[in-house]
Parts: sequence; C-alpha cells; structure tokens
Amino acid sequence: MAADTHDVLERSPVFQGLAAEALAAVAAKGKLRRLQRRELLFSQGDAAEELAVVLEGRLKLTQVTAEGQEVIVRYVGPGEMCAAVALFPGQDYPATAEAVGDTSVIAWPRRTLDELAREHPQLALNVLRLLTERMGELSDRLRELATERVARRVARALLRLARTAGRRTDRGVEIDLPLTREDIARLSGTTLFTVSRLMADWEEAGIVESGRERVVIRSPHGLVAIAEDLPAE
Amino acid sequence: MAADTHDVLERSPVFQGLAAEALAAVAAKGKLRRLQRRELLFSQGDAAEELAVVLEGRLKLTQVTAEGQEVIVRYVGPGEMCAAVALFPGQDYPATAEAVGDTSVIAWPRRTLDELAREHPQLALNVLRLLTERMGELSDRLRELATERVARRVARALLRLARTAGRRTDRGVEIDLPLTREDIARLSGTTLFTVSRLMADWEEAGIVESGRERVVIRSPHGLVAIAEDLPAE
DNA sequence: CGGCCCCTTGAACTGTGTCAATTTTCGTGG
DNA sequence: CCACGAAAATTGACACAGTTCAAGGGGCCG
Repeated sequence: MAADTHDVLERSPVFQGLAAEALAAVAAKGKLRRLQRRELLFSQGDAAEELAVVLEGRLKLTQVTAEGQEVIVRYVGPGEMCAAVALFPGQDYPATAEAVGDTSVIAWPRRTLDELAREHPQLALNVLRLLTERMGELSDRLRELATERVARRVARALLRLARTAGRRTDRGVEIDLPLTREDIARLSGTTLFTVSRLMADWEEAGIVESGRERVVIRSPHGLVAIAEDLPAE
Repeated sequence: MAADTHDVLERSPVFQGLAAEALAAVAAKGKLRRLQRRELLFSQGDAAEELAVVLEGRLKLTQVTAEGQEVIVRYVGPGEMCAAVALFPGQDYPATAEAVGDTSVIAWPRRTLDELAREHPQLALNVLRLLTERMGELSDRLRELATERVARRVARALLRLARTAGRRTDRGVEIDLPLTREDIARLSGTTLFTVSRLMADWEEAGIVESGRERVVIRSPHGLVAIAEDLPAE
C-alpha cells in the first residue's frame, strides 16, 4: 500500500517536477484517509481544512441548491486533486465529496500546505496549472449547458466519463463506476426521465448497452457523432 | 496616467501583499496596451502569450461554439486579471477578449511571468487564490444553468453586473456599460427574445428601466426577489 | 436624412420537464 | 435458496416554458 501511494503520487500532475525525496517528504506530511462507499470526505458549506489527492477509488463532487436540487460538479479519480480552496483561510468547501466506491485519499491540512508551498514552489505552480486547466473545462461545460440540446450534453458527459473512468472490454468501453440515470442527469443538467429515454434510443441504435447503475459504450464513434451533432451515422 | 496605473495595481487583488517597490518593479515589466471600443486584446484559439490586468474600461470575454453560437464568459473590470492560462507554455486562449469601451490594460508576456513568479512567490499565490474563487463562481453559474428557470438566471446576471459594473444614480443602479438584450441573453443562456419579454414585464412592474443598450435597476430588492424566487414582491 | 442596429410583439411549435403507474434488478435476511 | 423490499429504471400522457420565425417600430450616428 505504501508503495502504491508513492506510485500514484509520482504520476499525479500535482507532483510533477518534484524530486523523489521532496515527494517523499510531502507524502509523509499527508494524512491517509480511507472511505467506504457513500461515505463523505467533506460537506458543502463546512470550513475547508484539507486539500486532498485521491489514491484509489473515486470521489463524486456535488453541489446542492438552496431548493435542494443537486448537481454533480465532477468525479475525482486517482492522482487527481480536489478542494484547492483549502489553501486559503476562511473558505468553505463549495461542494460535497462522496466516495463512489471504497476509496483512499491523502490529505494535507492548511497549515501544512502553507509550509509545503513555501518549501516547494513548484507545487504551487502545479496547482495553478491544474486550476487553469479546470477553468477551461468548466467554461466549456458552461457553454454546452447554455447552447446545446440535452442529447448532445448527455453524450458528452458519457464520453468524458469514458475518458477518465473507462475500462476497455470486449463489448466496448465500460464506465467503471456505479452510475445511475439520475447521476447522468445531474452531470448533464437534465432529468433522469430524459436520460432514460435517450439511453433506450441509443441502446436500440447499438451505441450503448446499459442496465442498473451500469453503462457500456459499444460504439464510441456513434456517441461522438451525437456529441458533435454529425449527420446521423 | 502613470499615477493612475499604480493606483489600480495597488488595489488589485492580484498584487495584494506585495511591497511598494516590488509592485513598481512588476509594473515596469508590463506592457501598456490601449484598446478602442470593440477592439480585441486576444482571440479564442490563439497561442496564449500574455496575462493581462485591466487598468480602466472593461473587457468582455466570449466563447464561440463550433457552430458559431456565442456565450459571454464574464466581464473583466479595472484591477481584474484575465488569461491566467498564459502562465503555462503551449496553451491557447480559451476565449476572445473584446474592449467594451475605450480600455487600457497592462500585460506581461510568459517569459516575464516566469521571472516574476520566481521573484515574488506571493504573486503566484494571489493568482492561485483568484482562480479558486473564480472556480467557485463558475460552478455556481453551472449549477444555475442546469437547474434554474430563465427569469432567475437573467435576474442573477443583472445583479452580478450591477455589483461589478453598477453606478448609483438617483433613479437606481445603472449598469455602466453598453448592454444589449443579446448580451444579456448570452450571459444567461437564453435568447434575446426571451430577455426582451422579461425586461418588458419587469419594466411594467417597476423593477427595471431600460432602453437601447442600457439597463437601470430601479428596485434591486425586486430583482433579488426574482433571483431567489421569493413569493412575488 | 438615411440606414443600420436594436428592440418589440405576435403566433406557432416543440423539446423537455412533470407526474403517476409499473416493471426490473439486486441485495438481504429468513 | 428463495422471497421480500428497496432502489433503479421504464413508459405513457400531459403541460408548458422557452425557442423560433416573421414583421414592424424606433433611435442613433454618420
């Protein structure tokens, strides 16, 4: 497990460019946390105290509106970081982080982060880079949500998931996490009913194959065609 | 003008915590650019070469889809930064920046940014903080777009503009930039027709007063009621 | 004064949300 | 191992918010 941890961190974009001993020192200062499925790492609105990197498993970041409507901000997989907001005092977590399956993360409290940022300026730059990239992704999604039809948005959401959590099988690309119709809906800004209908259509067209909490993309090409709004395959 | 520049930078969150001489040194390395109304500072897809801070006037950041649909990402006012993506090599501008009125900005090319970040670690931290804040704002908008009705989104968009570009007058809060129905639509993910109808309704209700490229919020309270979906008035 | 934008308003359409009733799937405990 | 219950998914009927399209008015600048 210790070897595992080191392995994930070494590959993580957060730690690129750090010398091996620096990485070890940083890792030593983090706290390991294990979460079971459905357990929360932190809750929206709580004081942000720790920045976390996922080691194995996956977190689901969600936001709820004042009225109780829920949106999935993103999924966080191994090597990825979340809660960068914890770098600064007086901030609240803007979202809730829930373990999607059994998950382990390494987390650093703010005090430690201050030290680390001073000792390893490269670390701050890495986080900065990650945030600029994530800004780009977010504004892409904003644009999609503002301008595109539901079918395209759902197709894109599935393709994104396939990229970050896809597993090749002989049947196609399986999305390797329990994924309900409602999850997909909350990822793409629609309702579970509409998603259900879309999945039924796509199943008929041989593009996906899906069941309870499970999606396999049989024809990524076909999904891309929908996402790009190309003349129907 | 030189005094002006210094003034704006001193107040800008980008430069908080920098000593006066450090600020002067940083300012000296930036290039001053003046833009007339409608002139572009940079275009979506171009190689990102400079990070910019607005000194006076205002920039409009827009993104276009492959199909040519346009979305307004945000407006950038005095003291605010844009194009943080230029910190890292090999990136493209994710949006187009257009001067809304006569505007001047100070810009630093990437090479200079590298030096500055090394010499003034506080600068990198400031940018980091700004990005985490902006992430929060963006995901708020994402959630709005995914879950809320058009009226609420338009009301929110106007309130946000009032906060960053509002000018108190005896008639209410005037949004101090030329703002067409279409601009509002592209800020809130709807069509200019729907915006036009909403404005007509709200004008009737005494909440706003508006004309060609001009919006005055007569009753901020009333707009908030709509944005929060409170029982009418 | 002329022309270009911007804005308004009406009418018709439709994608998607809403709601209710059922069925399917799966884990659990008897 | 089967049955039960909870959670997920399906399906149909219906409603309507908001888009689309068309036609016309009005203000501002050159």
